Amino acid sequence: MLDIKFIRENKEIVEMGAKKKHVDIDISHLISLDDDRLKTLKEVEDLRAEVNKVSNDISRHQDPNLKTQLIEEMRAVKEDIKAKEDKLKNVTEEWQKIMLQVPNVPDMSVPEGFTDEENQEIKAWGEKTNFDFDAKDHIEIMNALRMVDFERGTKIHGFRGYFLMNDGAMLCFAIWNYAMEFFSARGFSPVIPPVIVKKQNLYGTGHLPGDVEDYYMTQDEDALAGTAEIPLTGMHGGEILNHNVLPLKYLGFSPCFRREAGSHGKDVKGLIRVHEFYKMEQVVLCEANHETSVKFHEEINKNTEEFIESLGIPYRTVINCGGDLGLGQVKKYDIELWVPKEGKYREISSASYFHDFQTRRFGIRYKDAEGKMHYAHSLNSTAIPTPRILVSMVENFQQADGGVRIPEVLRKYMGGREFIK
RNA sequence: GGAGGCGUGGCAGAGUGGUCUAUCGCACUUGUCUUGAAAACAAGAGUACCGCAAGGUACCGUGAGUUCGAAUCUCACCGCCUCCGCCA
Repeated sequence: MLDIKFIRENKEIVEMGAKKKHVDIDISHLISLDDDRLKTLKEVEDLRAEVNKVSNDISRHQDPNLKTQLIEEMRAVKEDIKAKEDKLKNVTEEWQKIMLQVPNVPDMSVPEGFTDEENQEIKAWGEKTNFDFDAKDHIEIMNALRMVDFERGTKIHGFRGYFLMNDGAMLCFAIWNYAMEFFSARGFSPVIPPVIVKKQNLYGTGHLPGDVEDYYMTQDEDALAGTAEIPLTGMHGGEILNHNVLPLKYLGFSPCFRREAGSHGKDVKGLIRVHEFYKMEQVVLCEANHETSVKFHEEINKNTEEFIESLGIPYRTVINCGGDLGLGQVKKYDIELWVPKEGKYREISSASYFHDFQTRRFGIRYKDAEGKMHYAHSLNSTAIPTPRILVSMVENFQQADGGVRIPEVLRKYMGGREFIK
């Protein structure tokens, strides 16, 4: 959510931002609605002031005739207030609906573009893996090593179902343990959040009202979160923090549920696109300052880059174009890992910052050293998703004999082994 | 799931329809006094929105309602606590 004052004072900037994100929204209409809202608000408040004043007088007067007369007068004013309040309510509802749809303004450095095709590579690390044998894809490799069972997964869950088994399951535990150590060492507090969340939280992060189709809902109208970003950002909702607790850095670990509505034809096989997975997520709340946001944005993205480097998987980092940004995002980097059999990079991480877009919706504020109140800034970035990371891990590290070399840093969690065979 | 109780400002805790726009206390800020501190005394201090300002409006868990007037009455919901039941 943007500040309506900001929108009024920077109409062109907001309009250009929406255009860059390819979001169709009528800011002029919003502002004229706001004019109407303010005018009606003033009318209602003036009438209430009159009623309050006279009502106070009524209790003071002794003369019963005068009292009756004043009560009659106020009864008439009350009708007037009711009509104006109804109008105010309607205008405000319409106003709020549109306010929730106004996208945050992307940063100057965000490239133009409509889809992820137009994201721009800003960094590439590692040599794309070459094989002197017939390389297999992750499905073949993992099936042969009994690390995964898609057929039975489908029997239990349906489309996109999977069982991770044996070394497949163990590798996940290894990655989680290693990631926990890696990110804790960088000042992130581990958190296992609730994943069944009130819908309010999805409005807070900006996932709603847009992406209704992507969420599983319970019969109580709660949502299953698709990322720990949702409960972790909402965690301090409605709170006033002391500035000296900032920055708050959390490493969330949670299951993630995604309906993948509208992507039925995409990635129909394997572990790239599944309905449920696990993810470690970096979430940061920091002081309300653009430079600070940028600093942490670079930092959390670099954390994930260095994590991938420590595993030794070739990757590239892209800066996402305007059309590939979420409603609240100011700027986003994706990290994509090399998938040899597909001959392309696949996304495994997204790092974004939001300024106060999310914290304004959640009501996350802090008092600075002077006692002044501010909305905090929020950021988040994937730390590591499982099992998606396994796709590029087993494909890049596969051996001629069908085995898979275990990255050095994970071996101590895998019984000291060098290979999965 | 059943029964009962409770939600008031940073904390604690009064207030069951109007008696000045939430009492008193603790903590907080400033001042007086003091070499300094403590104590005492005095004053001040919440959040959001509207307004150039003066000022106004809203906020006693949330939302509706009754009333000229609601923290107070009515209804619904949410949360917490206690006991019982069930349960990893």
